[in-house]
Amino acid sequence: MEKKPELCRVDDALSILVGKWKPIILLHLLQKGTLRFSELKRSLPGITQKMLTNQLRELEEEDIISRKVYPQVPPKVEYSITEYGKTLEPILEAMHEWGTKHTLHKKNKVNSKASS
Amino acid sequence: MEKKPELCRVDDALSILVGKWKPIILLHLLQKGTLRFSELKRSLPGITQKMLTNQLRELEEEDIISRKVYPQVPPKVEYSITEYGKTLEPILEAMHEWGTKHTLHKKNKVNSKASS
DNA sequence: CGGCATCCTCGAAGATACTG
DNA sequence: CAGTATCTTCGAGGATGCCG
Repeated sequence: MEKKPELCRVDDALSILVGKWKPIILLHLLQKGTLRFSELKRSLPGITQKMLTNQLRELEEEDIISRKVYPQVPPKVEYSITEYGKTLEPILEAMHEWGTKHTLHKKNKVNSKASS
Repeated sequence: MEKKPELCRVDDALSILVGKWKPIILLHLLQKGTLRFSELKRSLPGITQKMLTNQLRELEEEDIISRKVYPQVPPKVEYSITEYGKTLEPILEAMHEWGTKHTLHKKNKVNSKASS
């Protein structure tokens, strides 16, 4: 089940953006630049430590974010977007914009049906 | 960029693009304009009828594609991108481009590791 | 030809508890 | 504080068969 290479590169981008929490993690990091694990967790109501760790590890694996450990007690770990990770910003931006319009689009559809 | 994460609509766009076959279906329809069910199926090696039907229905539900049934025997159904659906093209293209670069990025990473 | 109805698999996501 | 280590749930995706 292999698809035309020219066509399916989209899936690579998606595979990186598609974790339940990845987009919002990236948006937070893009906004703030650098965040500690606990700050990130506080910013994401409902996420578990395990999920946050997972998603961060996967993003780190792809060089989207970098992880800096301060060898001290109590532990301190900071996460930040890499230069490479910033290249994803246009996509996130485009999706955000589209998502916003889509919300309106759906609303209009409902309204036009209701008024018929 | 001073967006409130709570208002972030990125997930809406993702929820539409994230089906295992949706992006490639959309790319095919963007290229060809209109395709029959069987043509689409032939273009997607490995997809099952059920999945193709599912993905098409979901895209139709969001007004991304339109479905035209010709009442004849044997049945004929054509799918095409809606004008609205075309607004997704920039995102798909951005992802495709990024995905291509990302493949190179990963390759470089491997090479630099191998040469150390 | 273009579906729909079933059943099943398998991995992502979640809950919970423990630790350096 | 910032993680591992397990166990469980849940649903997307897949295989197969029947139908107008």
